[in-house]
Amino acid sequence: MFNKKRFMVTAALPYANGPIHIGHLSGVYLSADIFVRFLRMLGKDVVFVCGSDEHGAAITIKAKKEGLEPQQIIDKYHAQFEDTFKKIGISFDIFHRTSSALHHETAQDFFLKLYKNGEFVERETEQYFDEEAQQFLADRYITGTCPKCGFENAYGDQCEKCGSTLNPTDLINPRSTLSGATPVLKATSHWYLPLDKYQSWLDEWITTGKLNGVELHDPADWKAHVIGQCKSWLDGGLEPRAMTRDLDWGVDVPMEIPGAAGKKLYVWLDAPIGYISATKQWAKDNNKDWEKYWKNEESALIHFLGKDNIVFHCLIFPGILHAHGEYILPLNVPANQFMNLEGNKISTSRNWAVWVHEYLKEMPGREDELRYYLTKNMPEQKDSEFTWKGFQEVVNTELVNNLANFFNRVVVLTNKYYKGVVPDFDLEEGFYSGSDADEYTYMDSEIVALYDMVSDLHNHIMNFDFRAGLKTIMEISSLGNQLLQFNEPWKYDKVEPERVAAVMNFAIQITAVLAIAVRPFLPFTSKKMHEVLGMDFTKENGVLLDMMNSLAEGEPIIPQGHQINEPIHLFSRITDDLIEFQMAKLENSKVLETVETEETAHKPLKPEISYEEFQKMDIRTGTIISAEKMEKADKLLMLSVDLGFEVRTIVSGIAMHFKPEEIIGKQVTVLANLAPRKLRGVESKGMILMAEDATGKLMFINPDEDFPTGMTIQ
RNA sequence: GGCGCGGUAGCUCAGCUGGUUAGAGCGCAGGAUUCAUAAUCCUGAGGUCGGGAGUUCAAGCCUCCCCCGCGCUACCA
Repeated sequence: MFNKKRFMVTAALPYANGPIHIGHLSGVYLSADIFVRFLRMLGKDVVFVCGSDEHGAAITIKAKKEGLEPQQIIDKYHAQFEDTFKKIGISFDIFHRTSSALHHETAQDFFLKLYKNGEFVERETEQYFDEEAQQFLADRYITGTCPKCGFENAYGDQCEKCGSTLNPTDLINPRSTLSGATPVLKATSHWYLPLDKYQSWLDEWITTGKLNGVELHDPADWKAHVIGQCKSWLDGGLEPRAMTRDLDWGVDVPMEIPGAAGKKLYVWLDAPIGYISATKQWAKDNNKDWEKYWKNEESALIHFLGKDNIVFHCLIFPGILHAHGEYILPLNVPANQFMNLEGNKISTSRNWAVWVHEYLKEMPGREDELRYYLTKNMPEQKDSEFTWKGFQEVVNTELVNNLANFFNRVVVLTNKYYKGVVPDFDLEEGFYSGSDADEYTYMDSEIVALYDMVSDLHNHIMNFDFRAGLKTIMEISSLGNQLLQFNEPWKYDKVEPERVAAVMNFAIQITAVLAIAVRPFLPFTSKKMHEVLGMDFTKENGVLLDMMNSLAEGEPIIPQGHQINEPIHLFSRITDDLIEFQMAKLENSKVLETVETEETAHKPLKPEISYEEFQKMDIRTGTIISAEKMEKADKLLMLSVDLGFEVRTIVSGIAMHFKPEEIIGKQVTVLANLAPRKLRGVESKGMILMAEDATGKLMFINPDEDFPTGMTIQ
């Protein structure tokens, strides 16, 4: 599969409304960066693109909240992204942005082509419309009460309190954020991509790797959870997806299309085409041909992203690319899962995160330490965990004690015994192998053994198994420590100088191999190692390939007679106070969060209503006479409630809070004249009134003494 | 409720198409060593592989049921 001529590598575009955190890094950008650096070091032709995703309602809302223009928001985050990625060593060939003219043009051309191909289905739907502001409302512009948790300021697409995904029509008491008015449903038409029509070829492509019988990739190379999630969607049947929206901040639907006025491209067509426009810009800047990378079968397209983006990149975007007709499909989509932080999910809105730009300031010069720990704990197959204690321990034991220590030992001894000159030695001179204290061995066979380890490393990376690759590197470093330990140069340097020269020469070769092999993972450290060893760091292209070729021939990496420099410490120990500072900072964000929930606990009053409107409600006391769990519904209980004059069936969403048996006989308050509604096939007549506290806990509202059922409440 | 991915030593995780006494790193205990940032090296203790049943000469790996975590999805007044 890696016989491809060139590689097109993308990393998911970060959304320009918040900073980058460690989850983004370990999930997307680090794996992509390591992979790309490896390809370059193998001499491959590769382009690595990314950019800011700068459109959508969330950005305009944030701008409004902060009293800024959307442009100011995206400029701020775009600059911050560039800075953060650069400082942590993510080596994009270009970091572009979707607000650029080139992107708008590219996305519009793409849309137009699909339109002309007749791929779209135009559909009319009912969307919320603000009559005062005279415009359709994006999901984010509608707030209302969350039907799941009762939070009053949920957005039309998501409730930020309970995290559930919503439709605007799910909201109770919807309000327009623009004018505060209650929006009305109004017909609007949009262009849909008929994924249902692509179902059969997408299914074949995902499950067999073949398109029209031609094998494009081997599904065995794809991660299980990626294929699993795609199959889950395919089995459920794909549905047409809207490619446009009534937005005001985004790429215009091309004017030549009738009905385009006021419509923008939706994120499905906007963001991923950002990969293409980024490549175009890169080609322009570097005098290259972008189309070779996207439209040629000898190119491999690889998408790096988090698991939230799997379906998008494995079904929708391929659907778009294929519908266009000229583009290749991704060869692999090595999506990662999520990284948790100290036992909890990382959450931007709850400020439960380690922000990379803050880390860079608070832990200056420790970029590679973060890269190392995030790679070691990369959520490759399942969710993983970041803890500050773990970070400290791993840095101190593996980077300081193992890698930096070995490097230091070799450099110090070389300076001490040979004034920093790589010693000459007799190839016939044997020594104890680093892999086995009892095995007497020789330089050439040890070099080949080293080649095998580097070869393992190479294979792991090509399988997107970065954790295993990193582990292999540490094994090489351990091998170095063992080599010194078994041969004890400090003991024999006067007694058996010939043997010590052979050992030290080989130890220096190991440091050289490490200096190169570590480069994709720890670029800053690699540079330091190159400098101390007097190796040239400027060239990246092909250096790993060259090294592997030398090793395979049994040849050393650094020739005898080469002068190395004075030792430096590659890493320093992370002290307890640094960790305590970070832990305390996290604890503080927890406190801040509870303060915020308390504030939001004072929910804003709903709009005033008239006495007549109140009078319309018929509220009665009642008694629950039976209760049972609804089949196939987690949250619903089916209740029989005695209202005195009749017994009603009421379905209530309280199953998460109460067990059926414990509420039988309970007195309750019922809104009795609510229009009936069918829930999971059962008609519910009325609603049980509940009180809710700030934590979402529910409590029945009932008379404080026994009171006859069926009494009215006014 | 449905679907997907996971549940392996105290912690973080490996275990290929089922095959001998289930592995690594950290931590822990004992020992060796001093070139090195009290680093290194060796040895050892520690697991009914989420629970139960089944298929098989043989199961951590296959089948079925159940429990737990994460995600998607349904229900949500």
